[in-house]
Amino acid sequence: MEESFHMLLYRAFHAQRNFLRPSLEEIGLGAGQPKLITYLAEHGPCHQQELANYFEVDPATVSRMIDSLKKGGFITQVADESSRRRNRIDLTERGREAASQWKARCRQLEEILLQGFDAEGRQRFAGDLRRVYENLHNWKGRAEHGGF
Amino acid sequence: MEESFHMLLYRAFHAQRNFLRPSLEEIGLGAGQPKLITYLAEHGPCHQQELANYFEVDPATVSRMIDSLKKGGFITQVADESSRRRNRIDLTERGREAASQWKARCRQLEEILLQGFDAEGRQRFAGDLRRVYENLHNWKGRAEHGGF
DNA sequence: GGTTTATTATTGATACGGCAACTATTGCTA
DNA sequence: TAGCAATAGTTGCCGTATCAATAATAAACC
Repeated sequence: MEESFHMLLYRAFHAQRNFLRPSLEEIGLGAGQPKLITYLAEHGPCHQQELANYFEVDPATVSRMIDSLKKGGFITQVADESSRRRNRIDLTERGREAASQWKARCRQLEEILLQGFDAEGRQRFAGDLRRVYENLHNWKGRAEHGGF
Repeated sequence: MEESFHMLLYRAFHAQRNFLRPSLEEIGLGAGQPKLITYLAEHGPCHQQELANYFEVDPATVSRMIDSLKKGGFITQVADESSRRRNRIDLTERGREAASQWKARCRQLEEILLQGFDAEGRQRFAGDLRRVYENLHNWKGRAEHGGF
């Protein structure tokens, strides 16, 4: 009765997203953007392709998010020195600030999210989530001709 | 370094979604639709409001998904006898079949997803996911004036 | 009974995300 | 070096999701 892991994951993720939604508007970010500026804040400047690969989203999606972030003054996008077809994406001061604000929200989220977990439980749960991701990710390479 | 639970959940969920994507087209469903027909298959006919509440999505979204599912011949939508403003949503034969196909895909997904988990580990992981959902869900009621 | 309030669903505006097609640049090879 | 393949990014089109406003019906209240 709707106890599939697919559904459990969906519900957990969806609750999280709904929970964070108000913070988005508060900071002035769109739905998919926080992960980009978080990545930039932690890994430094990079190209759009790197973002698309890392988050496994379409390059077109990255392109539009970059557009929007640029309009909002969170990032800069300049042609790379080494290759004119590449764009170097970097945070502005405002972007750095937004990333830090977002990080704070995520920490607050986590406090609520993990109520009732002891330290060991958190560790284990994190490991489980990583394993699930890796199981699917590794399979992906193996699966020729699309899926099953 | 990007080890936040928010990100872990995102990655797991996103990998799952990418994994299932090819099955969607195969069955002829849109991205948000499987959960609706799964619900209908397991709980029987219902009103749109019930779906919106259960999945915590906007009634407008349900309205449009219903539209699309109806066009695809997966469901029927008739005015309820007891109240003319309510619609009674029910599966067609084709819808039942699609729900069953989707369920099979989800089982296959689970086999891959849970590689390396023993029976106890699965149980525990499922419990963790449920707890996370409930933690967020229960908070929601408490939080007046939108979040933080 | 007639006015107000709440419920249920739809529509319009806007934004996100994927796929496919396209442009521009770079790298490779003959 | 000319021509072809690969890479990086953008744009068009479509489906999905939210919020706000609206329409239609039902329930509550005086």
